[in-house]
Amino acid sequence: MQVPPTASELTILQLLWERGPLTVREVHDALSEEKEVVYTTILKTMQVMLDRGFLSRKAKGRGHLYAAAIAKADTQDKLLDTFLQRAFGGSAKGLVMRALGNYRTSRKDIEELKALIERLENEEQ
Amino acid sequence: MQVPPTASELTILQLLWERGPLTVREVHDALSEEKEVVYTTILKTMQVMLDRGFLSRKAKGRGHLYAAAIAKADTQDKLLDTFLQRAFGGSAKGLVMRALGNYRTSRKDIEELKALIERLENEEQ
DNA sequence: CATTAGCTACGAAGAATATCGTAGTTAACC
DNA sequence: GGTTAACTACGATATTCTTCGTAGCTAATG
Repeated sequence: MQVPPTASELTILQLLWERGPLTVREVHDALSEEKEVVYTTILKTMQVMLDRGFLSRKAKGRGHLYAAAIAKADTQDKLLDTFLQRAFGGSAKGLVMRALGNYRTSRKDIEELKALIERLENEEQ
Repeated sequence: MQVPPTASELTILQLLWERGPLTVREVHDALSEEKEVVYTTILKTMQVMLDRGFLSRKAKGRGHLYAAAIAKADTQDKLLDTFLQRAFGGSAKGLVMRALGNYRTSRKDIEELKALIERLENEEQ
């Protein structure tokens, strides 16, 4: 993943990470609900992604079944790193504070957060 | 800020947000320390940014003094929103957990975080 | 007052993305 | 077995961003 996936590649990856291997047709249909896209646009993008090593595929019927070939966590880490630098000048705290401040956080999520912070406090010397 | 600043525009904005109004020359010199860039590249970018409303300027000597015309917080919010959608499928919690897990967090930052979480807990009904 | 240094304006080449259209292949269907 | 439907491969256009080069103006210099 020398160069990370682009925006449109990510929308496809998100789908594959969530639903598992899919055909081009299935990806197209799913993404078309949000925004109209021509079938071959998706096809082409997925072919490029295959070439870049972001996807893998195996024959299925007349076509192929595509799967994500890069891990969600790794990809997100890489993207986060770039974004953090670009938009927050590298301040992870800045980003976290803003994210928490701007989005509704459920009680359950808050509990998880507290647990994580607890762990961080203990790890630290 | 209908369309948010691009990556290279952001490096300029970061600088202006941090150091206040600067001339093209000053921006060029500062950014050149990181990576060699031709003067007119910076100039052109800043002219485009002026046109897009990201910067303002006033005469200064023979040239101009440029200032950020969009607020840092607003810009970051907008970028965060897009990024969150794009890379984390909209899960603020996912992003926060990962950011905290991946970057060194100082004791002081942890305290601030705990305070914020405290506040969130109380606000919530 | 001619030369030079510092700026600006602006067009344009380059590179990366995104999006389509066409052509060709194969399997299913009358 | 000819026609249609579902795919793939691939070239090509469009769009954005990025980065430079050239030309022209003005003030400072010697």
